[in-house]
Amino acid sequence: MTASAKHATIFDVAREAGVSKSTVSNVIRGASGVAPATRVRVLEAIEQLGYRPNVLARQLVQQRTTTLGVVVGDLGNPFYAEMAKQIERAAVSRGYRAMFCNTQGDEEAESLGLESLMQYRAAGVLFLSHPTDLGRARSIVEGRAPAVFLTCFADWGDVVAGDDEAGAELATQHLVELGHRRIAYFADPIVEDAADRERQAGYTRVMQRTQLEATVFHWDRPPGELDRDARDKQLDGILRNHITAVFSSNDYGAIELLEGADRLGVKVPQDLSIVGFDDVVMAGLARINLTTIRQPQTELAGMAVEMMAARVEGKLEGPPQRRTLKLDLVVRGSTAPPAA
Amino acid sequence: MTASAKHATIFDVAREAGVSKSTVSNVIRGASGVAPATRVRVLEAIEQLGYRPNVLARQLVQQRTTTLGVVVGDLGNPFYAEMAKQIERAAVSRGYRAMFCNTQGDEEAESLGLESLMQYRAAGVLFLSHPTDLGRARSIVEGRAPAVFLTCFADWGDVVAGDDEAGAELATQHLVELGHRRIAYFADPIVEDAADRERQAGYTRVMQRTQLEATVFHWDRPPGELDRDARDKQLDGILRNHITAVFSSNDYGAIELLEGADRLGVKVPQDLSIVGFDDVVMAGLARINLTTIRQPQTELAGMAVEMMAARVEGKLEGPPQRRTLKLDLVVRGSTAPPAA
DNA sequence: GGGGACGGCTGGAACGCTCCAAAATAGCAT
DNA sequence: ATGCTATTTTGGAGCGTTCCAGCCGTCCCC
Repeated sequence: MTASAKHATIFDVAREAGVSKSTVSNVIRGASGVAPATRVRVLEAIEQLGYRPNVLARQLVQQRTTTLGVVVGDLGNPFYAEMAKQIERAAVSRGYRAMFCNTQGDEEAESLGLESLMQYRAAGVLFLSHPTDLGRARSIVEGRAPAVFLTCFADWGDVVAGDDEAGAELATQHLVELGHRRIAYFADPIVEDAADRERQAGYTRVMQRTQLEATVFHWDRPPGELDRDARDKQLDGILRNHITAVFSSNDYGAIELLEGADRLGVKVPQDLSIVGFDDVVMAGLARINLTTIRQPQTELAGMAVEMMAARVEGKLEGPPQRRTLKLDLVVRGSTAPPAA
Repeated sequence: MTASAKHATIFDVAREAGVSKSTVSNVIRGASGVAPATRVRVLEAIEQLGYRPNVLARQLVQQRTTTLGVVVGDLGNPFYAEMAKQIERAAVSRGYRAMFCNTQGDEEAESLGLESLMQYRAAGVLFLSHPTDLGRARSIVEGRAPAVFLTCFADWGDVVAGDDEAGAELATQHLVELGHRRIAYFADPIVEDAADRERQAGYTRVMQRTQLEATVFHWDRPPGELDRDARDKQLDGILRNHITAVFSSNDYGAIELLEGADRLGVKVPQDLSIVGFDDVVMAGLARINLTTIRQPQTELAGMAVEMMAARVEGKLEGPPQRRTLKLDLVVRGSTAPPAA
């Protein structure tokens, strides 16, 4: 037996039902003006032959696809995984299909993936992570398919994101209200793009407003790897700086800090308060219990797909739009007033 | 400006380069028998026009696609997310593209997704989670595309999986060697399929071999939701049963047990040892530190895609094959000898 | 100088569908 | 019956490719 039997075509159905291919087409497209009796006959033939319309042929002649390209840096990262899932669900419920490209932060993989999406004539491209090579991405996509940036930013496409700056203000304000004065911002390299800038801006603004000294740490490690020694050394530096609270640009950085603190015997939150960003599932585990800023992933994904669909279907035209969602603070156990 | 400009076709390139469409086709397909000078001219025209071959048209005429359908229960679950990522990478590196269908354990979504994959003429279907409705899945896929079951099982397609039974034996043996006698098996409903059966079988075998009494708990909760009270009650029952060690069918169940234990004031591993299965990222966090059985995700995914490719390309024929990978025990901090 | 052989290039026929214009049929009042 | 309209049905062109058979020149050898 051959692995894949020959598929029945519209002609096979037509012959079986004793009508022309056009009538079959009319039936499967749900076009009006097909006599009820004929429709039934065609439907029976379809059932009988196990016929399934060939999407490729249809899309070829219609000159448009329902494929949504999704570019993501790391599908294995639970935050993006959840996002991807929500995107897939939203896409399917709108009659689209998602096609994911995992780039692993590699420029080559990114270009190849985008190139491939264009060859598939993707109806649009949704960036779930900031493109590694924005310019190249632009040259490949722009003019061919609308782009939507979700949780990241570029000026040549629509943007859907949480209000990172306001969220960061919330986080910093929370620490200030607890009585902390020496508060550091910790930039985790996983998020090195616009989101980080905005979060840092929110932090800085609150620090200025409250006349506190801003301290920013950048964590230089190759993406994907984590260097315990380097981190512990940095954490050590933070503590020697009399820092009593850290706001990390994302939950992963925060959790790594937490682990480092455990190792150094630093008590969280007694000796050090930590706030993350994103509210990944892990952050909610009782043993992690991280105070953080929640990203409404379902809403974000839904909105991004909605915008994409609107662009594709021509319901939304004109210059790039920006849509921002409010973020909330989730207070858990990693923050407390500083030790006296 | 329109969102997507008209794409150049092979004819546009032909005109620009002053050759026939066939020659252009020969160039892009890398066919032999094109004069070097001509090839250069065509390549220039392609560059000039920003031409990109239309995959849809190509696949239509070639009567085969390079699309690999992947059916997954919950893309948001980090274990599956990691698996999905590895599959995507393996697929791309072999010249295929993955198309994911998230079913959320819903029969309707599953059928629709498979139906859609067939309409896209997917070259093959890879099941990453056990189909909710195996029979229906079979009737949709079989005969149309080869199926590979990854980390799950069915008799009408190839299977690639870890050696669950041996892994479970390893886990149980580990507990026995630590001196535990009252060891329970805990079936988390996320995995309710063949994998669970094999893991349970491995557990049972070791218990019989060592002449210990097997105790199996089934956790009845609606998929996706978790009912703290019910779990805590069950955990309470476990403890009242003088159980000193639990082997959970997967890490998520194990972590939830861990949290329940924390809440009930039960010390892990002093009062209760816990072993999981899968070695998800979370399990390795210092604060979770779960002893578990590692699944070699990269190898599993690579092997599954390899088998799929072999089937699609006709290099592998005949009855379904089964390929099994060895699993390793990862000893962390959630297991210890029982209290005296 | 005639006849292959061969490299390089080309036109045409698919592939399976949509959609339009036109044909066929049915319905109905005169 | 007859004409006229409304409803159904149909053939054909086209979507952008691939791939095959064949065409055209050149070159070489006898």
